[in-house]
Amino acid sequence: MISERDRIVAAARGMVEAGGVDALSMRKLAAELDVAHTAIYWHVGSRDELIGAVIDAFLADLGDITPTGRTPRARMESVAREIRRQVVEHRALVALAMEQGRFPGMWFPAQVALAREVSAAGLKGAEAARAVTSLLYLAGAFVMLEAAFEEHAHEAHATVELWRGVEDPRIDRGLKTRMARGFDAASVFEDTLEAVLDWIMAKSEGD
Amino acid sequence: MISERDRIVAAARGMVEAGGVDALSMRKLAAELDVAHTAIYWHVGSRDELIGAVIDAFLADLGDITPTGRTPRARMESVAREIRRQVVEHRALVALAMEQGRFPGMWFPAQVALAREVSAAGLKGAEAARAVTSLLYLAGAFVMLEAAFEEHAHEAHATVELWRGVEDPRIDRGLKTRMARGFDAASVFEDTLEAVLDWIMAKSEGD
DNA sequence: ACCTGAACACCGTTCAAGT
DNA sequence: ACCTGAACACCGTTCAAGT
Repeated sequence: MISERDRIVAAARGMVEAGGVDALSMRKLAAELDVAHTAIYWHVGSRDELIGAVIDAFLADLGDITPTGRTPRARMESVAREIRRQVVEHRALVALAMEQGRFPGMWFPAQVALAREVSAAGLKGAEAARAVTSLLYLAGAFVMLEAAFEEHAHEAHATVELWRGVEDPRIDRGLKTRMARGFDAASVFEDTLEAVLDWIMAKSEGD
Repeated sequence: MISERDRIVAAARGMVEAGGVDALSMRKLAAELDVAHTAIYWHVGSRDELIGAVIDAFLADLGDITPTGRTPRARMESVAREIRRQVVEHRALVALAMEQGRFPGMWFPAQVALAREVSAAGLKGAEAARAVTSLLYLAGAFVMLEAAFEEHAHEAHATVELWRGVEDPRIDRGLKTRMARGFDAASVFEDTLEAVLDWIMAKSEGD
């Protein structure tokens, strides 16, 4: 049975997904649901509570992370990619959850999934914990940065423009022309992920 | 000569630094400056324009990045650390600049500084560009994630709580107890930075 | 139990009127 | 050239009054 509260939360979530939290107005929400704007308060208490409920619904929907691949390295990689994929798909909601400090619900399942694969790779104790947190931060952090980039893709070309004007003998010319061509976030993620996985595997072999 | 406009921008910047953009209200700002709230519009046009001016002032204040250390690796490391330091010191303003898509002003000087050191390390062309962007993303992304964490430090303990309840034979026990103790962002940054630098140096030696 | 309408305290912005 | 005050269209929230 879907309650009126559920309908309100679903509509609010739609507004957040479409335009970020700032687009969530109690009055517009009420208009969309064809009720007086004050009616909403009977169901959700306040705008902050409503935002909390939207995040709850989102976190509940977040699927489990199931690693794929045969080697521990491939499986760690798949978990990191899966985290990234989930987060990319729900940028607005993830940004909101982060803003609101909802880290446990957001990241704990991913942490556990990573912990299993890192254990399988043979890492233990503090070293294993550092591997887990590095991978977690990597996936989470890159996505937040990317979200900011994508929302302002039109301004990326300004950086490219600036690079065109650089004349510095200490900078490799090939590097300069590359920077002046721009780059895509996904491949930067892949590179950094490879680097961190190399580092982790080196540790696991060192034991 | 400091104009009335400068005074307004400075006061607005103070409000943003203290409480984020949401804390910047034209009416409160006017009250602080002891003028009618409508007077501000003569000098800055609109709230959005004012926010733009606040970011401009911040970016102009951002110091140059001067690498330290003798080996290329140490110098790249120092640049990454310096980016992080600058950003950590001005979390609210950096977050605002990112939100507004002001990437060029925010990151271009850092990119150039990194490009010099990566060139000095012997990397060239596309490979060098990937090294620069990895380091840049790393510093920028981690800081944004950290900013979110720090603002909600009280809730970090909830994750720690969750770890305590985990009973999974596939997860190393030492890893589990480590995760249940929490971790600090700075050392995660250091770890990941080492990993990326290892990866870069391996490439530079491969040539 | 659920909804409405009036009311209050906030916003950003415009504009005629003052000096 | 610079400031004020009234006015408008938006907010979130409370609460008495209705069914």
